[in-house]
Amino acid sequence: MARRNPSPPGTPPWNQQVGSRLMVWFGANARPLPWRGDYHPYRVWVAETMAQQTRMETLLPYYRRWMDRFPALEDVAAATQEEVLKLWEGLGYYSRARNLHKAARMMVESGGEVPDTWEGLLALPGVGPYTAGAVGSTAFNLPVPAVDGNVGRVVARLAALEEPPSGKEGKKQVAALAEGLVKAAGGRRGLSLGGPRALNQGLMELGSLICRPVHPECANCPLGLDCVAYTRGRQGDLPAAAHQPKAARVQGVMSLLGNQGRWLVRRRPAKGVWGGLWEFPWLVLEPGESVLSGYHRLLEEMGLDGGPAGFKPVGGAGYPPQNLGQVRHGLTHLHFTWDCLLGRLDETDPAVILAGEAVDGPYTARWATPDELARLPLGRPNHKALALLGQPLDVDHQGWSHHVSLMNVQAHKEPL
DNA sequence: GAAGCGTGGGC
DNA sequence: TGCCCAAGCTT
Repeated sequence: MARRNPSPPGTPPWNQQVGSRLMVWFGANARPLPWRGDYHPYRVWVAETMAQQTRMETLLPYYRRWMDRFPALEDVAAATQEEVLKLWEGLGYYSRARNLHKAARMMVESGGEVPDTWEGLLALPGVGPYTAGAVGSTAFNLPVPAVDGNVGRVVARLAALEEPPSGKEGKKQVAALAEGLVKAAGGRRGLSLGGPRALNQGLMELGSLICRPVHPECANCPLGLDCVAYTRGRQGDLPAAAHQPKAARVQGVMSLLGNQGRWLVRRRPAKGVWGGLWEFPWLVLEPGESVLSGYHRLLEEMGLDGGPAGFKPVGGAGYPPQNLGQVRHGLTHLHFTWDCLLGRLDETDPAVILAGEAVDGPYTARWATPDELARLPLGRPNHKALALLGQPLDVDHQGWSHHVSLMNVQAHKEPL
């Protein structure tokens, strides 16, 4: 009868046995991901960056589009940030795209290659300990650990760690165990089974397919008899969960402002939420402030309510905008609800660019025709707002495209 | 060290 | 609906 692994977790025999079983399992069960095969460093680096805090199924279409447009490092470096962000549109955590772009330019400046050392990788913007380990081991077979959420969970169960792997102490214990495993896989015996590349990906693949956060499939796990949590029947309550604060509620007003067939959009600052993306102007309501008051405060803040730019609402400041309805959008720590108002502005040539300090060019706001709007990178809430207009919006390989003029659409809700 | 940073799927 | 959380990094 099979028995539990007699060697304690972390010891050399345990590292050898667990590593071997893991790599054999990975060889037979690895999903055919696009960068598996040649494991080209550029492709692995892009994939690992997209994979940060993101499910594999979510990123796959983005990855294919990216490689279609940017087959090599030089193609990314030569692109504008706006085009990079457009390809990233909808994937979230946009600093990843900004850093990818920046790092591509750095690499092209310094020889045109992805660094093949852990230190060299770690020096790139957007590359932290996990990504340096993942690219180092996956692309170059370096014996370095790559601890992500999957690995933390798998190792915490294997060794029945009581500390949450996200905490300080747990992180240390997980890192030590992961390092022992990958170093053993870097030896002669491990390399014959795939080495660090197979070991690290195997840990993650196992966490993703078998050792899932809830309902782990322990009966089919190649490490069942190595797993202390399983042999103690504790796979359901390990690893310990870390507490998450509740998302705060934010109430805002968003303005869809039209003028002579164009929409007013502004570019967000280079850093922070939706950094570098474009958006319909909005603000957060003050406590007790009405939607309509917030709308006029927004116009005033942008100098539109008869202000310096010369724009004012059609019919005057008292003319009611039309209520399109609400857009709700949750972030991890914030939950937005916007009332979306459709307004018309008049009396000035829409070619005028609104004043403001430049972030990445000579503007902070501009007018965009529907075609131009479709080429600008926008965050999710803006697409939800556009959907309120009742447009048939299709997604093609470039993102959103608009088949009819948005400006011709009549709002169908009641005026405020 | 903690908070900020997106989005979508599952339950 | 609301809540959890996913191949993390930066400040």
